[in-house]
Amino acid sequence: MSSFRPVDPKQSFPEMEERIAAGWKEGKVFERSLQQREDAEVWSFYEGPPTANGRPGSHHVLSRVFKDIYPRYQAMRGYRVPRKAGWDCHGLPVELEVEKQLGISSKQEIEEYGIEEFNRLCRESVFTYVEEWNRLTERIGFWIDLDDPYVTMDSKYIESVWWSLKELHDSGRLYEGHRVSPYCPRCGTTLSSHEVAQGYKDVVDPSVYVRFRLKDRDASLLIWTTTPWTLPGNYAVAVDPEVVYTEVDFEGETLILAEALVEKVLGEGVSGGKSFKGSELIGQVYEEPFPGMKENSGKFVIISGDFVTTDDGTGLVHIAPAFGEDDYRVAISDGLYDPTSSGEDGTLFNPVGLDGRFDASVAGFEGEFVKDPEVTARLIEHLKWNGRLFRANDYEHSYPHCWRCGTPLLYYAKASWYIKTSEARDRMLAGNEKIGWHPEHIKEGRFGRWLENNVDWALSRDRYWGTPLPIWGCSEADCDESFCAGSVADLEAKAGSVPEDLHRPYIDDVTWDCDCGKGQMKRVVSVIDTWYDSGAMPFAQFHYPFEGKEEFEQRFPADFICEAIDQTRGWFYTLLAESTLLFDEPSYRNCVCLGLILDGEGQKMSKSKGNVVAPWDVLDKFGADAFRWYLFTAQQPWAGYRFSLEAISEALRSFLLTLWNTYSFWVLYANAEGIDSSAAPDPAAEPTDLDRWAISRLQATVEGVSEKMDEFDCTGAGRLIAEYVEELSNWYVRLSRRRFWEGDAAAFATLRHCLVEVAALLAPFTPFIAEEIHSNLVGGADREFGSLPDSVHLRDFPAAASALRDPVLEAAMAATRQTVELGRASRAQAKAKVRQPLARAVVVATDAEREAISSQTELIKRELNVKELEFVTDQSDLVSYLVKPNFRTLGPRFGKSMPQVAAAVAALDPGHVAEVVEAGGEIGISIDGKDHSLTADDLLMSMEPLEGYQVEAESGHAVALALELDDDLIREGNAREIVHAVQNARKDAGLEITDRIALSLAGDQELLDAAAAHEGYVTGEVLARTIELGGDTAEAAAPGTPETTIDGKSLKISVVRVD
RNA sequence: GGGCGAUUAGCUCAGUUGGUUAGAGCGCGUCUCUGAUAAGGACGAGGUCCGUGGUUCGAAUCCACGAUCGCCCA
Repeated sequence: MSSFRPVDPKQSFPEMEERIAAGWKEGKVFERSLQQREDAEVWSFYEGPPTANGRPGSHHVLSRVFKDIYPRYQAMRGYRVPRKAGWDCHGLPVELEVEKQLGISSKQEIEEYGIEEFNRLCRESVFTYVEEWNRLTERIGFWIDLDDPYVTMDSKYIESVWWSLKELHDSGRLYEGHRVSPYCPRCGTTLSSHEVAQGYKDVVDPSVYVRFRLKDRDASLLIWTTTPWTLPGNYAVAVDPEVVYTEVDFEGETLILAEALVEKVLGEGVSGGKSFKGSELIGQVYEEPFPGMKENSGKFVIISGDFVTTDDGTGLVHIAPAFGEDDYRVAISDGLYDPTSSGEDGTLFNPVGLDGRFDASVAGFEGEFVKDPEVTARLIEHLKWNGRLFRANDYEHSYPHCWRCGTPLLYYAKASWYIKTSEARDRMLAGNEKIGWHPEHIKEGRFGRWLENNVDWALSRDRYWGTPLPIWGCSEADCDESFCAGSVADLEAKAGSVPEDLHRPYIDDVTWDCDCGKGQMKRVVSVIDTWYDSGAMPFAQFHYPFEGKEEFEQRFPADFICEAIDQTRGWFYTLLAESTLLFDEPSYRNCVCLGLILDGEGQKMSKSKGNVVAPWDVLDKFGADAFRWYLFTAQQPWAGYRFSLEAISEALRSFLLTLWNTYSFWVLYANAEGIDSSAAPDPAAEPTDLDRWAISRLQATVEGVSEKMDEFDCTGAGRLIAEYVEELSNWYVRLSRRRFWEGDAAAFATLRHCLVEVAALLAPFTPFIAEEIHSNLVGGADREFGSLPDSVHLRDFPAAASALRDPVLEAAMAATRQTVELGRASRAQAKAKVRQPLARAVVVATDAEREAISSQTELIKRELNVKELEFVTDQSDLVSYLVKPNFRTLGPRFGKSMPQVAAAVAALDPGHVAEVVEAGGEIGISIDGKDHSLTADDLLMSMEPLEGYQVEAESGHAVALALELDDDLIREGNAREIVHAVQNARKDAGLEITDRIALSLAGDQELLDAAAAHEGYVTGEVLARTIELGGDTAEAAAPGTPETTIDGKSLKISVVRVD
């Protein structure tokens, strides 16, 4: 015989959770949960790797608990769900952190400091906070294998990445081109958009209008630019084919520009001449715009550009592919330049060196810095001498500068390696169709749109801390020899030995003599975009294809991934792009997107605003379950959160505490009753309707929760559980309290079963409290689980037993609840206390409801404290009928005639309709001279109480109370008041609920008479062994006993504990 | 500038394929119940469902335009 661990109603959840987490660790529960499913089908989860060089915040808790709940659920459903952790190690953010630490800020300084040492610091920095990450992960109950994570900087991981790059390289899908980006010629660095945003300054630049003379006739294109230094790099002029252009005769020459801009450029009153669409200009050629070039790109043709506007300029845009992103893109799409070609078109003409100075091709300007104001003046002078300059002004605008050194940035094409993702666009779109997005609109919306506009992936980065691009080329300019390493062995075969650490600078030392006999094979210095690393995790985490083939195949594609919504263009994309290119299939089947965590005012959390809610504050104060429950159920996760400590506290109060109290109630009485934790339920225990109702509602809840969880809707699922717990606590337990005091075996068995199943439903949501409840209710104080699992996380998810569903009973109980609510409202209106019994309640309900309600007569009588329950029949004086059309059924049938139908129904005699409908008959109405018949479904019948009764009514259903009292009722009411007062006295005396007492009452004779009349009731309720009434006994037994009053009558109560 | 999403009570959120009286919780006020409960119950105050137009017999729901906020990109 063993009991249950007593439950502290004031339990500290954080404390309990830490104890349970320790128990899991000691009992290897996570490991065992995996082992017991070893032979089961895999349900695959991919962990998107975080970087541990910063402290984890509340948004990390969000993603980590969502990454936890679905794998836990599927594991309980019987799948094997391996959960391998991962860490993202490379990238600019890591480098910037180290730069900050060293107090340096440029590539030059990094190289002076030494790449070897710099990268060593990066390697360390990556795991600065890994301990805190691991601690948090365990504390929030995120079950993932932290002992064997994949680490993107490991040589094995890098080798897998190399393998994939070689696959792409060998099929021509990895190619070298250029990338136009903001570039600081002094620091020799490309700047990220974040850095660019920091460096905008208002400056004065020239605003230059230049003539581009047409070759075949005497007219000039008028071009506007604020960067005359880019003119030597001109390839073409872009127009909008739909915009109207015009030829203007102006001061003796013919100029071509957009008609809409004539007055703005040439002055008011000037009007255009012959007008035509831009498409007519396309294909025409013009003379070299910057005369005197020693060599040039030699195209000078008019092309179409989708970025041309008539907001400013002339509607004709000078195209220098080396100096503008749009320019570069349009040059490729128009065939002026083909980065994948080895012919003449394959070379991008760029007359400016990496130092920002003109090269020898620009005669007279060689070695000059392009943004030098003096040089600019000379450029303009040069254009003027050659008759090209139309006008030059000053132009004040905001222009980006290097945030470190203040040098104006150049948009500049640098050699860069690309992956030809555009070729796979249609296949990626097809793959996207197969992905289950949550929310759904991501598929066609944000992600789909992004895929449709796919451009080739610029892969290389001229940085230090990253996976090195495994491409070697000959140092001899004339030699085309190149080599892509697909493995360490490949490279060893070429170079002899390869360092263990594949990072820079060691890998840069791997060289060998080229077969051409003249040059040396050297690595292209770039590293790759760190996003490629994480996108490679489906295969690289297993060192595929060198090892882990079986694991890779079993787990590819993932059934589930989950990250914040900003990953649509990050990880969600790189995963899809890489798996489509390499395996022709998307690498995930379902994706849950998470929104942002904002503060309580809807502001973004940031350190500078000081509104950050640190996860540990929440965990220490309210616990992990409360945090998890809030995140799962507050709202759909992609909507974002307005997050505050108050919000968590409410989740705790309204849900976890309700559950806890129900559980603590059960344990309290089970122990008082001496229930044996290891004994089977008493088969003789006869369940009541209420028991069967609780079990039936449990099945409905289980069914609903499983459905929602299968659809990745834990918010909906959690709300169903909350609703059930509320019903259990505030309906089942409240109405069943007496049965627990009396040791009713069916009640104990029912509530125990419901709580254990709720714990199982909650296991994926709130794993700690679920474990606590399950372990005590199943295992008892001795933790003897018999043949059952010793952890809720080792059992199967509940399955709904449809045989235990009773929809009729559920409907009856719903009607009963409503009846009770109406009755209580009625009492409140009449100011008739519930303790005062009343002779009867009269329920107004239609026949169907009446049947349901009358099945629960006893329950309602007890709840409303009335002696009789009566139903009002038709023709009663108490109610009138109401009949309304059912728009749902009639709308589709009558359409436009609905207003007439509604009028016809309103004109019916409700009493008559009720009679006919109850008899199963039909009602005829006439619309536009045609007869139609309406059935019971088409009409909504209800009853309404007539004036003059103390009734409460809601949606055609009402309860009236008989308020007149006779002496019996008054005595009984007084007896209940006395019980209430004695219970308070017991409480004040600090007695345990099971203590027996000797009771003495003295005071008002009427009260004493009531106690005498109901002596059995009074002594039973307050556990009195003896009772003495009258005289001064109360005073004598307990001198100084305070006097209480009931309805103005005084009463003295003495309670004395007896054994 | 482009794409995507959001806007419902003081606050946080529900609201089914369009169906006629738009709900819940918290908070507030009044009352009440209580030997499981930091709880429960009743009543009340609180809503131009962001705005304008349209479709429809009927719109919080569908469409168009606009406003505000957010995210991503330029």
